[in-house]
Amino acid sequence: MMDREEQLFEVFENLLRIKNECSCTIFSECGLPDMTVKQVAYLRTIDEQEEVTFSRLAEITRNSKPTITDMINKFVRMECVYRERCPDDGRILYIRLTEKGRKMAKSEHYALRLMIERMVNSLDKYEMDLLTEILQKVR
Amino acid sequence: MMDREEQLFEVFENLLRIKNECSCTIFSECGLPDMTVKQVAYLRTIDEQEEVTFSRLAEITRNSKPTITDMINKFVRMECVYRERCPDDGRILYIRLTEKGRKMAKSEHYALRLMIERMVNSLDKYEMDLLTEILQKVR
DNA sequence: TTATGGTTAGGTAAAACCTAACTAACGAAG
DNA sequence: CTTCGTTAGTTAGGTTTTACCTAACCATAA
Repeated sequence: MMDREEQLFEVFENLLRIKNECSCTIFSECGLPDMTVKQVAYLRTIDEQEEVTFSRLAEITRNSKPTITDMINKFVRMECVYRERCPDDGRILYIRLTEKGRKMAKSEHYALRLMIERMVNSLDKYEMDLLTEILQKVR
Repeated sequence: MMDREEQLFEVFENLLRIKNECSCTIFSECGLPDMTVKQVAYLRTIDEQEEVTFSRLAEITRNSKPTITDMINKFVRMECVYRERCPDDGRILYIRLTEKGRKMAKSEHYALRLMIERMVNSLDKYEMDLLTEILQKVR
């Protein structure tokens, strides 16, 4: 008879598998199956900032400005970002995410959402509430 | 009032955060914080095979033999693997994981275990069983 | 004129892969 | 036992991409 902890492990292993599958699906749908972890992190940073400029991103990520230029050029080629000039100061360019870029930036978020949806489709209201209540105790 | 699905999302987001923290801890403990996703996948493949040779690994991963040689040389430098000559056929070398290599190979597994342990420490038996029962329904 | 924002030029190191050629070991045949 | 063909793994030399750098430059602003 499998013990308690082992059973817990298995059900969570399954959940993680589901979530990872959802992640891969999102990457594939965007046509970017091989995007690196670092690249996704950069997109996420861009997404999280209100109006991010090259200098600001360089500052946040502790990289040089040419590094940011180079990386944004790559993202432009991937159709994940575009440049938008500031109307008030012609020197300034804002880095904007495209729809695809936003999707990639939030891929982990969306994957988790898809997983939750899978869950919602398998459980009734009572079970979901119980789940939430129990898991809220985990720190 | 936050709706049901949103609450579910939040508790799982927290769990994922915990699991990722555990993952990072394992990488750091091994002194390999920057190991790439591909490298970990290679170690995992080596771990999953019974007795893996260079040719076999090349076959499984659909790479050339010199690619495998090069990669194993890197892992040797990281102290994750070592070579062991076959006693019956002097041409054959088995690729063996060190303790560190095994730890890196199973890092996802261990991270999940650490997360489950965190859970076990926060919940009683009844709650754990309930959790297992509910989550077993998710496909 | 000086300062700021971003780009270009030229560079490094590492990862991830390749083909061609080679060495060592093995097994089969004579 | 020797020879030959085959197999296992290595070395040499190469490519492309990622991820970063400094120095110099151009455009814009104050």
